[in-house]
Amino acid sequence: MLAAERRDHLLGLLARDGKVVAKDVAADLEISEDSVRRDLRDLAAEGLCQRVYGGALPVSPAVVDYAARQSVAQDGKRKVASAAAALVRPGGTLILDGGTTALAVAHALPRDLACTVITHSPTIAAALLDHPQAELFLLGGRIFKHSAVACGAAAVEAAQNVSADLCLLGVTGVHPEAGLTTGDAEEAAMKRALSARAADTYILASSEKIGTASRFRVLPWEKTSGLITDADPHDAVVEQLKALGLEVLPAN
Amino acid sequence: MLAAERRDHLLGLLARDGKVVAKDVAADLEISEDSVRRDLRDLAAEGLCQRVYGGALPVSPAVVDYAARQSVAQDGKRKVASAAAALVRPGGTLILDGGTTALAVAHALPRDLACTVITHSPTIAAALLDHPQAELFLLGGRIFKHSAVACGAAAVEAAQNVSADLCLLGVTGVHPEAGLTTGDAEEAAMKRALSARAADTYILASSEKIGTASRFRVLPWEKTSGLITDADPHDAVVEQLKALGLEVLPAN
DNA sequence: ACCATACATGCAGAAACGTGCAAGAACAGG
DNA sequence: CCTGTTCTTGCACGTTTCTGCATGTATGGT
Repeated sequence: MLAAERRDHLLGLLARDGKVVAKDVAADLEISEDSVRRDLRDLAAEGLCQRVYGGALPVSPAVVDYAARQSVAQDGKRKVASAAAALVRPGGTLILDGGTTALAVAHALPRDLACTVITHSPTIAAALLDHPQAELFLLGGRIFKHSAVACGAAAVEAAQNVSADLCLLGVTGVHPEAGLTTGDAEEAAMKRALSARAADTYILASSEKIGTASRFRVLPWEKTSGLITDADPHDAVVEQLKALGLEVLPAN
Repeated sequence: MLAAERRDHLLGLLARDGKVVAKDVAADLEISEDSVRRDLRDLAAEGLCQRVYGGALPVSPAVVDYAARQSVAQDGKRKVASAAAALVRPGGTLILDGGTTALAVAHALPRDLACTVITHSPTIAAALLDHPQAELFLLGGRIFKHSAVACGAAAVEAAQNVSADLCLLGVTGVHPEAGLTTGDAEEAAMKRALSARAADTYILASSEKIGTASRFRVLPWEKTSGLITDADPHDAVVEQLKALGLEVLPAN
């Protein structure tokens, strides 16, 4: 790994996570903490980050505000996204749904991860353009403005021609009785079509989705491999879901 | 191995891997590290890469984007885009290419225009999401990072299933003898496929494209309805194009 | 106040770098 | 066809830069 590459990596971590912990990065990249510290010192000297005990923080107040807003309103989504991104294996193929949580997954994917991402969301595709190692495959079709994804017959048909290891689906409701639900019938059908093309399907559900239900059923529990949520593992609804035999992956 | 070949190889590695390590390339191509370093130094001097200790990195995408947005052509692209947007009739169907000029067209479309837009660019699609009256149809396929559009067999096949009144194509070169050209063979094929599905095809060419040529031919003049450009109507090259029978729409 | 951790500094080995030089290839002109 | 010139390439050498370790200091938590 080139020194300059490390610096970019650090800046990327700052932008994505809003912080850098020297020790973690050193362990992650398998270099000495000294090097990380030296890099952070240099970056701070250039005004690109703010050095703090243990690591560094972004310098831009705007970024901090953004990170703060994310951490308040969408901290759950970010946690879920990180946990979901960890499921993606290098060289693997991922079907990624549309929606804000899935977009967070796209942002949480390591920038240098070599994998194939299949999506029906132009937004997700655009977000992954700067992942040089990621192969992108776009499923076309009529765009539903409501959720900004390709749906309908053409999109479902396009989905028939792909296969993947993993499918990450966002839903708007996760309820023990109503199951996995979303607000639009076309979207629900599309999600089913995507799920059917992957060996494993995991559901992305930040805590506010747990215990709620929307109008249209997406999938029965049996068709899913698990649920990724930041909700309290001892939450009553979560316990119920576990009792149904659902694997619940905690996101923290 | 020719020197120019080496340079291409290095640029290819930069685009594919996002970095070049001098030592590795030297070992790989069985040439001295000195030669690699010399090449990298030359490329850096031309602004085609960023020299760092140990190798080289691509010019920062942020810088490229910034430069692209700031570029002298911005004004020209906006003019061309406005003129092109005026060709779109309410209720009509438009096939819109990818690229920065086409993106400018997307932004130039009246927000309340009721039309159908077909595109193979996730970026264009994302830009049109806030046009409530516009029907959007996305052509899927493998995404080519270079220009951020869907290309290849699947995309061409998807294009076979649509028809439109108008197709607006961006190109990188407009030359009286070389014709309409672009820098990638797959892209050229995709542009041909798009053009074939529309009754009329107009070429978007801001003035800096006029008189230049790239590697791959897109279309012969006969297959195009006209050229939209902000170049001086009395420019020598423009006059030549008119003499070939091409309709030239001025953009001001 | 104490301890663990993070930090800065100095140092040494290793790696990368730039420069000058010479051998060889490509080329133009006679 | 020969010769002189120019360009490229690889090597050698001295210099700079990077990196990890060791040492001593500073910081934050308990």
